Amino acid sequence: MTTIRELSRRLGLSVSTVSKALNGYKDISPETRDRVAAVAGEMGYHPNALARALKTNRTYNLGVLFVDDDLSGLTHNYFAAVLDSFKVEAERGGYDITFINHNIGKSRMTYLEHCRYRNVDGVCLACVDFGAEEVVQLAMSDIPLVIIDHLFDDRSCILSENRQGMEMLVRYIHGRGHRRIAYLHGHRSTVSDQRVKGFLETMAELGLEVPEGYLRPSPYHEPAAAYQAVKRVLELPERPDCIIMPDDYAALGGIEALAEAALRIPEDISVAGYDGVKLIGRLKPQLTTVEQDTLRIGQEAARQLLKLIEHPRTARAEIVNIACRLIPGETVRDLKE
Amino acid sequence: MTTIRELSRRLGLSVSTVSKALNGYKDISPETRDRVAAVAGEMGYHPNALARALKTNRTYNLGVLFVDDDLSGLTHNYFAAVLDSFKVEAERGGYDITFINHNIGKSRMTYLEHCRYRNVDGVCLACVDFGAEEVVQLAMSDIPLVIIDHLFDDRSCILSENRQGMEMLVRYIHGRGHRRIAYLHGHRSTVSDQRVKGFLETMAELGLEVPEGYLRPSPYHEPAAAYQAVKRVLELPERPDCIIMPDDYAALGGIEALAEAALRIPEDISVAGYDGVKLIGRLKPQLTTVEQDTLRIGQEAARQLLKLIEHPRTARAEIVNIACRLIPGETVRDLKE
DNA sequence: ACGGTATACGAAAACGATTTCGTAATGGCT
DNA sequence: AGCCATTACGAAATCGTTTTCGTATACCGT
Repeated sequence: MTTIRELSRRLGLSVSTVSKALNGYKDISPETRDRVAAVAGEMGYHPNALARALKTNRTYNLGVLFVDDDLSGLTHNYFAAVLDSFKVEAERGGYDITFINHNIGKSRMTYLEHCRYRNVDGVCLACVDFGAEEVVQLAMSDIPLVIIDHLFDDRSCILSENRQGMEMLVRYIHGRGHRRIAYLHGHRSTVSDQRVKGFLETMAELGLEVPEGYLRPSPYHEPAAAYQAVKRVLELPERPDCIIMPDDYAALGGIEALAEAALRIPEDISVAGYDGVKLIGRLKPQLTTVEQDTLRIGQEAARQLLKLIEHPRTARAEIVNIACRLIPGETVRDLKE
Repeated sequence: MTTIRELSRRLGLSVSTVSKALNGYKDISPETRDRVAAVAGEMGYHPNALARALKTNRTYNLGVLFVDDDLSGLTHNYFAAVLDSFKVEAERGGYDITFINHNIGKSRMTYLEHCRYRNVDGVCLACVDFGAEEVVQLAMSDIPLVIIDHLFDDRSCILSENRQGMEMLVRYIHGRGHRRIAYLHGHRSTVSDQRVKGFLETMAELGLEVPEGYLRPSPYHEPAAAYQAVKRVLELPERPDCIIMPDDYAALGGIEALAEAALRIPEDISVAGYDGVKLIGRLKPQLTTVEQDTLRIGQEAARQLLKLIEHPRTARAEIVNIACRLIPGETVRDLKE
């Protein structure tokens, strides 16, 4: 590693002068500035991030925290897509990203402690459980922060329009002639609350009833649970003619249960998912679902966060809503034909 | 942030003594050691990672580099699963992970420069294109390194047994009575080479011919390409009775082409994938495929890397083979029935 | 009583940068 | 000629640690 000292020696200048030349201070003559730049490039000099960060309190590192359980966050399609987009935008701004955890190897620490320990410039909280004390502690700290899919006082939040998405979906299903619509909502969270709200309100607006047992919980991303839940729903006195699954992935389990009951989709019963997972969109029959704009969610999260970091005086917390899109698919039958 | 200096003041000890007490030096009396530990805990003190790293040259940070193209690495199922496992094991050892890139925001740098800039303790190269000069430069550097799915001189490598996996698959297909087997192999890489080798050798051992056009490239993870490739294969004078797709995901495109040709799976034609993507395993009919042990691959990669980092004298580069597993599924018909 | 060891601690120099402040040289103005 | 700005640079402190080396104290044996 070539250090700034070697560079200064080679140039016959002091360390301070070289540093200032590199950082665009204006009390350096244009000639030396150029000379420094030239030799620096030639020697492949890059300032040591650690030393610089120690002095400036800027690491150009962002912390990312997601899914509280250790149940494979990266293999979760929605989160992976959001993270990927977030990463691209962060890197564009010169930031690297690091995962926040409570390191088990050395001394265990809270999320907040980990952030301080690593001196991250900002944090992105995605898909995390705000029931956890540690998460709230972090969210209330003085670290620049952006939150995805959850509202928190005085914090920038990126919200996928879950209420509207669900409304769109229900109206679409209703428009195709369905009246008995069941909804397996995921475990409690801001996201679920919004979707359930959208479901109930829209059903009411449309003058549709939601019979006992038509609204039932079934955790996200768990096909096995959806499988069981669908079994239960099928035992109801009056079978729904359409079931909305917690998400696309869980839908696979639900669909399995329907197949076992010898119900054809969509001839005998209709089905819808949520998320718009690319892979599942390729299946036959193509799943009716609501696609979340993961690209914009991640991108907007990064932009908001960088804004907070780089303009701490002027930037204010902001709430950004990201629209979603209905994908009609083929699993909701048109009953009016 | 409470620093070691505040801690020392509070204790009435010198900074050096506190540091030594915390780091287990043995020229500190047991009583002060305990006292320091107590107050440190009480004040929530954690040493600043930057300052420590600057002095010790150990950041407890690992670099991860993957997929050279910016085509969404995290949304690639196989890689995401491997990374997830790598991350868990690394964190267990007290390491955080950071993605390596060539930052576009600030000055563009090579992968190697980025690693030096961030002072990572080690690097994991996963699923990268060794045709790229920068990657080779990094692989030849003096940084502790582990490589997944590629062989490189004097480097620790974790290899999924692609040759054997393909052999298993071909033998299974052959065992079910198939003779005309086509293989759409992914773009050139160590992985492809091994699989193609396994395919050709096994076909030869079984005394099976590989007619013109039966072995054809179609990039990984691209259903659209597989769709086209299958169309081509179907135009051949003699249609294969089984097609092995580049991977599970690409298989979806291939299957679509077969559906369009009104070919039923597996009644009219058989199909196999590769990878064992969880999500796809839930489809009907269940795809016949070879599951790669992503858990062990990531875990072993982390272990090897930590070994190299923590025992630089004694540890040697090692090659670890990870077995894979055939998943029979339902898409390869038994012709002997 | 005296030299020699342990024992337990502290002073100070790093690590590699940034940044404040001081200052030599230059030039312009009266 | 003398004064004042301005320009261009350097010395040194600093960020928060670790680590080497010194040293005061106590203890021990003779």
